[in-house]
Amino acid sequence: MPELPEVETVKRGLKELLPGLEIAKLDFNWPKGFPNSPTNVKKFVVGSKVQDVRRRGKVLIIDLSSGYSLVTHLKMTGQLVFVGKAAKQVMGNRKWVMGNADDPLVPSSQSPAPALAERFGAGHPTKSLVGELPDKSTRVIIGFKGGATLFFNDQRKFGWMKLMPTSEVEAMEFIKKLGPEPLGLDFSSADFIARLLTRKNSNIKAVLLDQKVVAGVGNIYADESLFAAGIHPSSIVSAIPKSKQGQLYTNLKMILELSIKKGGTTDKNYVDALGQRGNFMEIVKVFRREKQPCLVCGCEIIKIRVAGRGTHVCTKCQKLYKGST
DNA sequence: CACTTGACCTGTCCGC
DNA sequence: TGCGGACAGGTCAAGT
Repeated sequence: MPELPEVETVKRGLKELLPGLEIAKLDFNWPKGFPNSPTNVKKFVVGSKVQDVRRRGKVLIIDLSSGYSLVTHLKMTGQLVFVGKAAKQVMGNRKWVMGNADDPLVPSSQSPAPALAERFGAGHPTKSLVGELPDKSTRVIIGFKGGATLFFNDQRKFGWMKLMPTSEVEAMEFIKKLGPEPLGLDFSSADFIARLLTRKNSNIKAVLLDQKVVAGVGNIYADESLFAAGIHPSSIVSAIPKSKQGQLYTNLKMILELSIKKGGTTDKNYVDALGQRGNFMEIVKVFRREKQPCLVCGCEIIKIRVAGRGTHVCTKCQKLYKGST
């Protein structure tokens, strides 16, 4: 489920690979793939060069020399995978962060983290998730001069890719209403708390998932940051002490940054720009760990439903704030 | 108006 | 073995 760290990881990969490449070919057999686009999509894509790759919230933006941009949301199962000679070179330079030596929430004596199969059972994918492309989930194919190719795959067809003038991207309805970037340098604890309080009667998990409050947080990082801050996801915002809200701000940022270092979280589908898995799943504390012991207190992690989402919680480590303070 | 829930979509898993 | 149904979750529309 691509959230901020996953989209950021894809962005960093594509930013190493795409700028300067000229688009020679564009194929898509998926009308939904280009809603609200100029009729003649290819006219503004084929023949132009990639100038930049950016991210805003969970949205990835590829700027072209034609003055147009490809704006993509991966939603649940979307992938942007680059195949070409440059991929091997970039992969060779890459040093993945493994183990949990830099994870402040797990004692270093526990390093390295247990293998995925050990923690999540034999059914968990351990091999590369991308085979020969295109496959049946491929929606858009962008061919570059020189032979490299970018594939937009989306098994569940929730994602989208739009073409629009670069100058109009920021004004786009979807982007305009996004809250601030949680890792932005000017995003303060006071900002965060003020924005939480715009939904003071909601449960904290629903508010973290609200893209208007903070951009980029999804189910994984909502659960993980609430665990780290010791707040039960069903807690009502107005009942959570200020100091705890401040702790959530700190933990949320820390976890997002750590996950980016790990290349994001691969639970089922997510892969980076080179088709590789992310490693954050190895160090999650609660997400998908229902019925397993809490790594801090040993109690069983339970799975409940909060804000209509599967929610993982340690009821001993995470306090439920319901009354008014 | 504030907030919650259901629909969208398909692959996977579970129970019968 | 096969099949039906529940489930996964980001976002928006519809509902309370």
